[in-house]
Amino acid sequence: MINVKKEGKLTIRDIAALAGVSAGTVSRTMNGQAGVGQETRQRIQQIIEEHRFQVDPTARMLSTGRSQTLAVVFPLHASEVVMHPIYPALIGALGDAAERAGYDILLLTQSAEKAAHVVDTVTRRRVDGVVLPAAGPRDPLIKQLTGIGAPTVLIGHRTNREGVGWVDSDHDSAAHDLTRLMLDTGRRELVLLNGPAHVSACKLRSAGFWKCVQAAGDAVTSAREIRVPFDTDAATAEALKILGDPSRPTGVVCGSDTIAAGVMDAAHSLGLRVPDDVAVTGFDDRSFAARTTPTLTTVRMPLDDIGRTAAQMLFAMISGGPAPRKVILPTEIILRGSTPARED
Amino acid sequence: MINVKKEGKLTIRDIAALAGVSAGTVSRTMNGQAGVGQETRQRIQQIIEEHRFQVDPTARMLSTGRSQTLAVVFPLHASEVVMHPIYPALIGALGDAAERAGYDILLLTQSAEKAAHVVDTVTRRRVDGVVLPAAGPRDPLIKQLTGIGAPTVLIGHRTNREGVGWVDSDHDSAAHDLTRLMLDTGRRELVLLNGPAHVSACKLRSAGFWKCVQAAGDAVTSAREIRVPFDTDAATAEALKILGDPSRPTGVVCGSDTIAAGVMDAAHSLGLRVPDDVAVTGFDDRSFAARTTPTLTTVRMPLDDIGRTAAQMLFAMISGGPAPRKVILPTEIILRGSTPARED
DNA sequence: CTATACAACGCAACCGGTTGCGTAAACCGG
DNA sequence: CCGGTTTACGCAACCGGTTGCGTTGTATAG
Repeated sequence: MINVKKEGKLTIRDIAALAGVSAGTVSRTMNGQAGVGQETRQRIQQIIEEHRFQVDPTARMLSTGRSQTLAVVFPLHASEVVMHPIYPALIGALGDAAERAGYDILLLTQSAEKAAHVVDTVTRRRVDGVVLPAAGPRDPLIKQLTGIGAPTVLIGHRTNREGVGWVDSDHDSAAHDLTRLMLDTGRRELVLLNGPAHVSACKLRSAGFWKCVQAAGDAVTSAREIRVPFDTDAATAEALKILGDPSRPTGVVCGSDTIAAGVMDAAHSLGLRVPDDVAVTGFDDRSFAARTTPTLTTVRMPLDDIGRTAAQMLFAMISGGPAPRKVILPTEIILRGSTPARED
Repeated sequence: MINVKKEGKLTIRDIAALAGVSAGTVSRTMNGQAGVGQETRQRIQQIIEEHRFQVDPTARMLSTGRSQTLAVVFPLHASEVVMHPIYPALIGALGDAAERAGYDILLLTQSAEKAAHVVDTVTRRRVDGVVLPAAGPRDPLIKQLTGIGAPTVLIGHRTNREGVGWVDSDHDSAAHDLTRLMLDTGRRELVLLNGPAHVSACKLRSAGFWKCVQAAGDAVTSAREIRVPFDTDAATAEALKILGDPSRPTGVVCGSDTIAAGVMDAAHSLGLRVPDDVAVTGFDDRSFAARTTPTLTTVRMPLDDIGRTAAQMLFAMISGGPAPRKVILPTEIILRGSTPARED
């Protein structure tokens, strides 16, 4: 019969015994606390190293109350939000940063509008910090989380609420630069076909667009902004009206790739050429942006940076240290076929 | 209302005191164990209900060794795998199912090829079960996880390895049905432009394709299979050769939407009409599939079902109960413009 | 050469449930 | 009415670290 040796996990007391000290001393050593002699400390660390000893996070959690865990909340309702393909990259970067810092990340699903389960789990699991990658700035969950003292950071939304940090892309500058691109390539009749007004990113994009238009002065003949849902069909319908008009724009800056796709559909069905008759830009660099006809000039979000920054912000908040609580990260314009080449 | 001593969390001993019993009895009551009188049990449950008492999972974990936690592993290398947009939906369904069963899910990122950190975290955190949504059937991580006795299920890959379950889509039938669709709409010269041979899904799709061709007998004039990477440009190059030949196929079944996109590009540049001159189908129903010209007929995976099934399979494995360990779920064909309408 | 201050470390009581074991009371057939 | 079970429950020892406090031993001041 095969002798199955129960490899008993070593406990802190085993290490203590090997080192000829008490468990408390080992604990202090591992946590870098004072009260341990120099050579004793070295001997203990040596033994820990040799035996590959690792603290049991559960036991530690029970006595300290800290879990070395971050949570990220997935809203299951609003599936159109979650299905947005930015999430895998975002979460990957977040997880990577967390791992490096010795944290694990808990994936919470927020079903329906119920924040209760999330708050509940955060307290029960003693989660150290929470990332909300898909919550609006007015989401009641935020209040509840700060209410229980959980460090919280929003992604993609900005807020002035006390005690909550956020990291967002620079929508403002991105929209500004796209508009500038239109002007630089000779487009003087502009339309911003933006997403819904209640989406904060859209407000910022609006601001960037108008800032550029104002600064351009006579270089722009006409400019206006229209709101549509983030829906290709709705965008097509609206674009048919806009582009069917004799005073049609020669450049359309869109609030998302899905809207831009709708505009290009409309242009095609009206017999207009893109970008010759009308230039089009999107937002997000969705996968289909490289596959439209023509390919779509758009804006790519710095997802890796966002994830990493969110994690670091949380660590700072947890340790109470000073650190920026509001971060805006630069975006990248992806030049493709839906805009004319810039004249250099 | 009864005055609770320390404002804050009640412990099991507080409940015991209120009920006039010992902590052990409360514990037995909560876990449905025998050894508690009928009326005592009711009284205790009543009090638990009243005070909204909830067990501390950390403490329970420490003494039982079980964590009520599932882990899902994200490989960070092979970003093209993780970036595949099926993940958000998959993970959403998984999380939802886990939540309903009172489990939480831990998100592990597997950096580089290092399985060590994953195994490490699984043991340290006492994870009850692991989902591998992006691991090949030969991934060494599988061996290591089963080695430490962690219930493991694969998603999207099949294996005969002892002690590991899997759930996959019915690629075989899907490919068969697409091929059947080609034949039913009068396409007799077929090509399967499949993905790499080492991808198990591609093997299954190959099998389905050939099964249909064999069964069709004289209904098919020619049929062949070609392998390309999951890359639109590579697919375009290959498709230019295939479609440029005088004996070009009238139907091309593709191993992915990205490949199909490449084929349609090639067709357009050769002046061939889709689907009139050549019908094309994809796989996955990526977001851009609804936005190609023409829109792409493709196959949608049952992501919700897959997630839910994986969770349930893990629960069964954890409790040691009997349950199917190998599940194949049916897919759905999304009919769009790249194939002719079926003659009914 | 004492008195005082510290540094180094052991002890034991936590953290909040779980569980084996012991015991008193209730129940049973004879 | 009695011995033998069964049932209901309390007790206390865990699970594996952490930490306040008390006790040494030694360095420094007076």
